[in-house]
Amino acid sequence: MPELPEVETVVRQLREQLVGRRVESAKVLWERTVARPSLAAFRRGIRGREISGLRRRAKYIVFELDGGEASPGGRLLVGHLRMTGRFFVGDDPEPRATRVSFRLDDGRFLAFADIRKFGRLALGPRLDALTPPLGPEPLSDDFDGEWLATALRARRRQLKPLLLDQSFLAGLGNIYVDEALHLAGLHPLRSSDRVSKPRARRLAESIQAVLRRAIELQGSSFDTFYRTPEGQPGNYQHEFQVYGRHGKPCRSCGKPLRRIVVGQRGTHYCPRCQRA
DNA sequence: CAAGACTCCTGACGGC
DNA sequence: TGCCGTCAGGAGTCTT
Repeated sequence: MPELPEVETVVRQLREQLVGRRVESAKVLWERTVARPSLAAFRRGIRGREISGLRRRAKYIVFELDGGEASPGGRLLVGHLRMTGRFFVGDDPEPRATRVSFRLDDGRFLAFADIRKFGRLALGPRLDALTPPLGPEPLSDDFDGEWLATALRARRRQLKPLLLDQSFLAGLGNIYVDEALHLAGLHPLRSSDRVSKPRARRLAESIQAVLRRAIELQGSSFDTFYRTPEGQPGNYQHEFQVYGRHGKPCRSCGKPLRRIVVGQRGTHYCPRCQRA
């Protein structure tokens, strides 16, 4: 579920709640949620650490940890929500579907809940050892139309799966890829090496515009799933142009939107605005 | 290298 | 009401 804007929203809200707090202990209720290191090392490594900062990298939530009893060196706790992961901060140690619960020094709890159990937590000293290789951040200076034009040409892949590939560009998911391709007027099956330079620039701008607006609106919520840690739904779903709107008229040209399957993912586009 | 199938999981929803 | 198939915002692994 959560893509870059949702994860960014979660990080901003958790930061308010957690920076300066100390983790007293961790209780693991579903072992596979802890990707690494071993369970024992995870519990030991997290005990007594102070959360000194939170940040986002791609769709990962990065907790920066200081101090600790055993080893004084800084550490990182990295979380990925995958489809249904959520963090809760509060008095309830185990909200519904809690997989890992951390006791904090103020008596409250940080709970990682995840209905479908795809989400993961990992602990270690370096971010690049805790995540697979990641492409640039679309909202950073490392990403612009020039970079994208060159990168697209260096591959020969369908645009949709390529933009979902986190090692190519980090943070986009199924919703925002569809929305960005529509805004850029590009068909999801277009081969990446057949995108003109001006069109690549437009795609870069579209990706950034969609992500910035979605962050402003605290992401997208269209079922009981995604909520911010404060329990509020996002609001970007009201601005979807194509996602989930197949059969309905395109807001730009009026033609009925289509849904196809690309790389096992539902893909929404306008057959007139996005030509093959 | 690219693309598709299959897997990990649970729950909601539509059809009968 | 109950059962069954289908689908879901992610991503890793394996095969073709």
